[in-house]
Amino acid sequence: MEDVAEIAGVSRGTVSRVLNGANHVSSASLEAVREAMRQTGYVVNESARSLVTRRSGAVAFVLSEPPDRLFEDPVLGGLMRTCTALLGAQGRGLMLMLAGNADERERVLHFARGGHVDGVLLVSMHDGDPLAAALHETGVPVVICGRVPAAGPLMPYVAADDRGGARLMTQYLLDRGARRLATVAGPPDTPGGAERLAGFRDVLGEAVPDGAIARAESYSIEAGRAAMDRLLHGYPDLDAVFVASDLLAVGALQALHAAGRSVPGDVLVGGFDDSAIASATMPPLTTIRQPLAQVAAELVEVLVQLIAGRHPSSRVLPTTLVRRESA
Amino acid sequence: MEDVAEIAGVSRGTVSRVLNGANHVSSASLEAVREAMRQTGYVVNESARSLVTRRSGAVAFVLSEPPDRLFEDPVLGGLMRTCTALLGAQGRGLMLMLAGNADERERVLHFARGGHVDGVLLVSMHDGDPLAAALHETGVPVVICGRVPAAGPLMPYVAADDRGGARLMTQYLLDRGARRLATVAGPPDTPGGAERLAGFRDVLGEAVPDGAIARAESYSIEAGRAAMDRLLHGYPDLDAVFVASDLLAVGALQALHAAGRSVPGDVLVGGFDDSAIASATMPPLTTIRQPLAQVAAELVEVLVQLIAGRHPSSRVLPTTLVRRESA
DNA sequence: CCGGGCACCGTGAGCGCTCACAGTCTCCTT
DNA sequence: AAGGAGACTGTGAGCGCTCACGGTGCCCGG
Repeated sequence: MEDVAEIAGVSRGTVSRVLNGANHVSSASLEAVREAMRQTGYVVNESARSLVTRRSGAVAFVLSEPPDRLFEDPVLGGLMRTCTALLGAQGRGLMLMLAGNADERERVLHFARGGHVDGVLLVSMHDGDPLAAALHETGVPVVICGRVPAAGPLMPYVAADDRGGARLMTQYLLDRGARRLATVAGPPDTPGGAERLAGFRDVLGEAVPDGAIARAESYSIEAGRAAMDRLLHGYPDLDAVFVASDLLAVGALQALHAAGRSVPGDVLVGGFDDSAIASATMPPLTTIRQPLAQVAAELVEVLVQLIAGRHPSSRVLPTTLVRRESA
Repeated sequence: MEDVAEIAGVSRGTVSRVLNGANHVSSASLEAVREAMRQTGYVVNESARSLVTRRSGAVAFVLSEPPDRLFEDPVLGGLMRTCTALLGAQGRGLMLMLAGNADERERVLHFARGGHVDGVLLVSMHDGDPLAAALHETGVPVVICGRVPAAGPLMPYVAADDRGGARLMTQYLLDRGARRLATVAGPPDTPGGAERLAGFRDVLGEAVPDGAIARAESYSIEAGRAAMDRLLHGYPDLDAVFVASDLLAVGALQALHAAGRSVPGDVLVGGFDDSAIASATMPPLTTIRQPLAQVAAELVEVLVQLIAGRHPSSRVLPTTLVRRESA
């Protein structure tokens, strides 16, 4: 930097000024500095800068999930991708961190406290995530993607409208002529488990027989198959099923096929997520699309606002129905 | 840090020593420092440390891919996840960066030159990636995942044995009684396009009719369907098809189904990747598994060696056949 | 013609750490 | 008993930047 200053015939201070806002710099020396930087191939040392500004320019993307399920789900990948692109456009970096076990969680906390990151995007699918509260205590800006913990400090979150999407799908199945609806719900401590089931009930009210609700153990194909089998047992004359995720729906489709029920002839099947897998099934899955790109955009916007010291509000984004062939 | 030193009754130097290796520190003052750190809740300032050590502790994970295909493929997600975990265990962070367009590539280069990262994991699926050479010029350690560019400077790479896997599958189809084999190959500038086709030819030699090879335009379900349709036209009596990726195979399965051919009754279908989708298809896909966890492990090992100033060699890891129902 | 305001610029201090060096103290060897 | 080898410790310098401050010089109004 001193070299650049010398070549440009100015001082460190002026170089610093053009590096940042570049206000109060004459166009002559601005050009000179630019040229000198070009000549020398100068690049700022971010560490030195961070040391004094106490900002790192990086954001942590924390995946608070058990490792197995983690990337099965293309939804996460897409979210991460869009966040990276958006953050990158602002000159910010995205640091990927896992928080699947105590060690990893400790590392995340350490990172946040150490000021390595200016903020945290916490992708948490489970209620009452202990990391959320702990992170909040560090004082680092945090925005949660998914569901905000019911108890604990309130922090801004961004989520797709799970409940509304479930209502949409349930109503659609009704409109398509289904009369005996069932559902495969996700684990109860996840938004997919609680909210989507709630949406289903919103539409159907008390008219849901006991056997018409099956809980999947996890979000896997196998769990979907098992849950569907239980449904076929407990509610044999069902004519439509709303499945709380596409992955589960794949399993449900398999179980239905094995039981000799045709889709959508005998049974209508609706999924949720619109993941890549949805168009690959046979028949292709009618499902609910989460506005992933918009979730990502809101996520970074809220976080950036938080970092800037503002107090943005939480956001819930509308979901839409994608009609394919399974319903 | 000065505070910690004071409370512990030692000097900055000693605190620094316990922070790093902690050699040549008496157990008395070691304990005192530890206790003082606990009391004050001290955490090191990495920026200050990086400023003097010229190491950042972070590694860039660069995705040199057009954005659309990016996360369709769960393979990438798994790779990233494992790398993150492995790197994290060493106290290193993983910075995700995209390099899908010129702007993004420039950002990556800037990052590397600026010393923000100690090394780069470049996930490049295309030959002759300009980023590889440019990155190499910055002097930052780089290891490539996938295929090393044919021309250009040689840099270490880690890859799964595509060609061997293709041979494995082709031989397997032969062993299962197939006599008229065809293949859906990927785009020629990708390892999936070149190497896997080469493996297919290794086994079959010159005995492959013209109509038995179809090139998919990209790695999408649609492209797979289109390629399969061409095959059915150009080589109607085929009894087995080796498809260069699972995603393509999903499309092929659909085309076969539409043409009234049963799988595996009329036609055996073999995929490649063993991605999550492979067990979701109907019938479940017999495919080639890439040793993802091991690729990730080797990737970080090679990079860490490179960072330490060693000169590790490139690695090609064996693939295995996963037998399901499609063949 | 002079003084105040403004745009621009240079300078010093200091961010929090590490590293090399020099010092002290202990203990062992001869 | 003296000397040397270690083990341990304190100190100063300096990493490359930003920020606040105090200068210049210029223009304009009184």
